[in-house]
Amino acid sequence: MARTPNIGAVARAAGVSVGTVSNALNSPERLAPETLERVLDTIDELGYIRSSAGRTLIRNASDGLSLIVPDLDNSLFVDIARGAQLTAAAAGRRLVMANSGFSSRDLVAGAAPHDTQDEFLGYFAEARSGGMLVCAMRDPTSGIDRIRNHVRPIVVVNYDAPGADWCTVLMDNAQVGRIAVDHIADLGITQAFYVSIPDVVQPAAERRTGMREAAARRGVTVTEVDAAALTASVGSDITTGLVGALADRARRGERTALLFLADDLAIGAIPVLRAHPDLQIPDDVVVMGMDGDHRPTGNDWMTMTSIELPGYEMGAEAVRLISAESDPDHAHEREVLPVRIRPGATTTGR
Amino acid sequence: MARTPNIGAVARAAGVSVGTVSNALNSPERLAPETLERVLDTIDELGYIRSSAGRTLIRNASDGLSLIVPDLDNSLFVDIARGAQLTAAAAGRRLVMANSGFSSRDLVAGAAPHDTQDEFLGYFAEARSGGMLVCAMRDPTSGIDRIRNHVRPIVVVNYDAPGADWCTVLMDNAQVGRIAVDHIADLGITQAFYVSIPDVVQPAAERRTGMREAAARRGVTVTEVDAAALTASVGSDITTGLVGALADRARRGERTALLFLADDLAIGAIPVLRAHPDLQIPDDVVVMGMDGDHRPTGNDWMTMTSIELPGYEMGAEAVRLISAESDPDHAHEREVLPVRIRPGATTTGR
DNA sequence: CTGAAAGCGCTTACAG
DNA sequence: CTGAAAGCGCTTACAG
Repeated sequence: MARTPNIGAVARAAGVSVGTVSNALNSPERLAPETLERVLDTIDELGYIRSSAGRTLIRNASDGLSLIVPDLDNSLFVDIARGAQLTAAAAGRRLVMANSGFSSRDLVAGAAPHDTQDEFLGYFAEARSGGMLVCAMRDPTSGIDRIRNHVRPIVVVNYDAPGADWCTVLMDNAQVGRIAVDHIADLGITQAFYVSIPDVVQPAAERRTGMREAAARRGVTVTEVDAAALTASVGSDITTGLVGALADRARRGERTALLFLADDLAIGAIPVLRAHPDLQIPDDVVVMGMDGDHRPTGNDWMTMTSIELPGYEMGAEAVRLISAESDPDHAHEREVLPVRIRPGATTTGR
Repeated sequence: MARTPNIGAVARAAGVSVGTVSNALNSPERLAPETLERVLDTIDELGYIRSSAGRTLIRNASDGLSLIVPDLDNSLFVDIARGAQLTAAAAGRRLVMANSGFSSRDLVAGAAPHDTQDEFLGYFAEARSGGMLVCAMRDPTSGIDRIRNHVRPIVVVNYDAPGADWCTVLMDNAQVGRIAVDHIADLGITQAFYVSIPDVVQPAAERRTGMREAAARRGVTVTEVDAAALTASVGSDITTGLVGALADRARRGERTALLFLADDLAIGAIPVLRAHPDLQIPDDVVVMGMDGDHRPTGNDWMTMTSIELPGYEMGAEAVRLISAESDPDHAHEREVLPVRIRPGATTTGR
C-alpha cells in the first residue's frame, strides 16, 4: 500500500504539532476554535484518515467488537447478529462478524466439527478485539482459554459451557420442549412422535429433556425418532415412514402429534400428510416445529405452529453484557431468555 | 487491557533477539532448527499471541478482507457472504463482515437510505483493510472515493456504478426479466401482471427493462403494478385487488401470469388465489417469483417457479478479483454472471 | 544463522 | 492552549 498521509503530514500542513492533530481528533475541546478549524480543514484537504493501528498498539486493544456465528443459513444466528449489530451501533460501537461455517451434520455424523471457530478466535485475538461475542454450537472453552488474556470481554451465546469463566446468554431450551408438549396436551392429544437429532448437539439434548419432563407430567406417550439432518427432505422421509401408523390411529379416531426439532423438518412433513387420503391436518395429525423462522417468507398456505426463539434479544443482551464488563465489580452472568409458542393452523386449525 | 507478553518478553525468555522471534513467526526457515524450537516453545509457555497492529502499522495495510452487506435477511446476500468467506478461507485469508442495515423500504418511500454503509467504509479504512468487498443497494461512489487511497483493492458487488474505478461483480438483472417473460410465453400465455418496486432500486429497474424487451418481442401484454415492499402480505394485498380481473379472464378460458419481483411477494399471492373458487394454479393463473430463495425452507406444498440468482458465485468471484488486483497490470473488470430459471409447480403444474 | 537499530502512526503525560 | 518527546509491538534491511 502506498503511504497515505499520516498525522505528521497533517501537522506540517496545518502548522501545528502532531499532538495537536491528535487532540483535534480525540479531545477537540482542548483546542482553540481557530486551531481546531484549521486542523480539520487540513485533514479534509489531505484526505487524511487515521490509522487505528497506532491506537491499538498503545492501548493493546481496539475499539471494535467482533461476533463469531456458526452458520448464517440458520435464522436464529441471523437474528442474533442483527440484535448484536444494532445494539452495538446504538451504543456507538462497530461490530464485525465472522462465519465459522459450522455444520451440525458433522456432529450428528460423529465427525469432528470442521469449522473455523478457533481460527477466528485467534484472528480476533491478534487484532486485540475490544470485545467478542462467540455464538457457539460446540464447547468453545479450549479455544477461548487460549485467547483469554488478549481479548477483553468475552460473551458466549447459545452454549452453556460447564465452569464458564465468562458471561453466557442462552435461550431456555428445556422450555422449548416443555411448551411443545404442553401445547398438544392442551389440545387433548396423548400420543406424539418427537423427531430430533442426537444429543451431541446441546440445544437438542436440552429440548429433549424438557420434552420428556412435560410428557411425564402431562401423560403424553412420546415415540422418539432420530433425524440425520434438519432439512425438509429428511422431514418428508421420516413422515413417509410414519403415515401407516398415523392412518391406523386416525381410523380409530385418535389424533397424533408430530413434533419436529426444526421448522424445516416440519415443513417437509406437510406434503406427505396432505397426499394421504385418510390424514387431515389438524384433525388427524397436528404438526409443529420448534425454531420459528423469523424470516419474512410467510412460508406456507397453512401457518406452521412453532416456538419463537429470542435470537434478537440474545444478540442485544450479549452486547449489553460486553459493556457491563467494563464495570470493575462486574460478576459474570448466565442469562437464560424465555421462549414462547406461536400457534398456527397446523395444530389449531387457524 | 492489561499488557500481554510482547515479542520482547518472548525474546528475553528464549534468550534471543526480538528479530529472531519475528523471524520464527514469519520466516521460520531462516532459523537454526534448535533456535526455532526453543522460540516456539517459549511462545507456547508464555501464551504469546502476536498483535497484528505492529505489522499493520509498518505495512499500512492489514491482511484481513472485509465485506459489507446491506441486509442479512435477504438470501442473496447470505449467499454472497458464504461464497466470499469460503473462497477467502480456501485462499488462506480471513474475511469479516459488517451488516449495513440497508432497507429498500426507505428508497421506495423516497426517504434517504438510513444505512451505515459509509460508516463501515470509514471503519475499515481506519483499519487499513487488506481488501474490501462492498455489496451495495445504492450508489457507493461517494463513500468509496473518500477511502479510495486507504484500502487496497475494492470490489463492488451488485451495484453497477457509472464510471466505476474498481472491479464490479453483477448478476444479469435484465436477463431475469427476460427469462420470466420467455417462460410464460413458452407456456402460451399472452397476458401478465408484473409486480415490482419503483426503479430507484437498480436491480428492479434493470429487470423491468429486460421484462419489457421480452414482452415486446414475444407479444405478451404486461400490466405493471407497484409494490410498496417485498413481503408476503403486500403480495396478498395486491393479488386481492387482481382476483376480479383474473376470474373474468379465467371464465373466458384465458390464462394469466403473475410475475413478482420477489418470491416473498409471490408466496403471498398463493393463499389468495387458492381461496377463490374459480381460480386454479396453474390452469387459470400461473405465479412466479424472481429471486429464488436458496434457503432450505422447502417453502411450500407447491413448488414456486423462480429464478436462481448466482449469489454464491458472485461472492466467490469478488474474492478472486481482490486477489487479481495484486497483479501489477490488472485492469478493472465488470463481470456479469448469468441467472437461470428454476421451474416449479406454480407455472408448470409440476 | 543471529543481533542491533531504525521506523511504522499514533497517544499521552508533561512542561511551558 | 500548544509542543516536544517517549513509547506502544512489530518488521526489516543490514552487519557480523
